[in-house]
Amino acid sequence: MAERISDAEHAVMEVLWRRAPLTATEVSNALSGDRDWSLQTVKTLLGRLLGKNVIAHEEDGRRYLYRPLVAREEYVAGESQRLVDRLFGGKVTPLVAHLAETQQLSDKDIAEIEALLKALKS
Amino acid sequence: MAERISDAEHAVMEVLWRRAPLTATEVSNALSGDRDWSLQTVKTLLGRLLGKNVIAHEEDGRRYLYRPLVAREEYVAGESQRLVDRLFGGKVTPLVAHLAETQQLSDKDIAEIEALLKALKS
DNA sequence: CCTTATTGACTACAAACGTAGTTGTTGACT
DNA sequence: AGTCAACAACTACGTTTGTAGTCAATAAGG
Repeated sequence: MAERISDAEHAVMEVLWRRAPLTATEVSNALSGDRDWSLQTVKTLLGRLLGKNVIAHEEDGRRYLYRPLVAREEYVAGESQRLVDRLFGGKVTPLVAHLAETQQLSDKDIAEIEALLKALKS
Repeated sequence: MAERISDAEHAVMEVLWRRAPLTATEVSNALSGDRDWSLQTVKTLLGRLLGKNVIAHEEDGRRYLYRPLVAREEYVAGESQRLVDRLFGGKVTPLVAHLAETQQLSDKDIAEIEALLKALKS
């Protein structure tokens, strides 16, 4: 399991996570603006996502309705974990340290994070 | 600029970031254990990294010594930014929130991060 | 009914990637 | 001098990815 989702495929997933089920044409329309893909391209990507078992389709007359099989949360967690593992030795703290240093965090951001952490403390 | 570094290539970069300059054979040896690649494979990867201008080589008699041209810090920053952009709408706070929720942070971790944040507050 | 637009199925094709093998040269050892 | 080992250069090849095109069936509209 845990089929890898490519970059282009990810853009399609984002659409389906926002709203589903959708037809291929609807997905294509939702994407126009961001990416400039032909309908055929979107269909190819949907087919590949089907093959990877991360979406499913059900028949609706003569077209298909596509819906995600994996939750966005799950994907986000996986990708985040990958980054942490590959670049920060699996430790979250160094990543947060890195982010804190390189991003310009407003005082409000900092306060927000501090509140989050406080809530976690047992 | 900003040539994309593939997964396999990244493993090679990690070796060179740890210690450089190194010969192809030395890189290969440093990798054995993690990845099970033939020397030829490592050489191919070094060649591709050269093509992408992220490493350089200088002659040393009849072999080459390879060294990184981009700093690890730079790469880490780029990859982290990519993640934040793709999955968290470019905002760091939601990423930190996600990490805080999904990872089991010890009280010590939390304290560490809090200290970091405090130091940032203007 | 016949034409057209829509849609799924299948095919295409170049670039990037993972993973090497082969060849030619040369330094070292016998 | 002859053989072998090490190294760079070049070639190879299946897979994944990005980006479509073509074909056949069918629903819809005149």
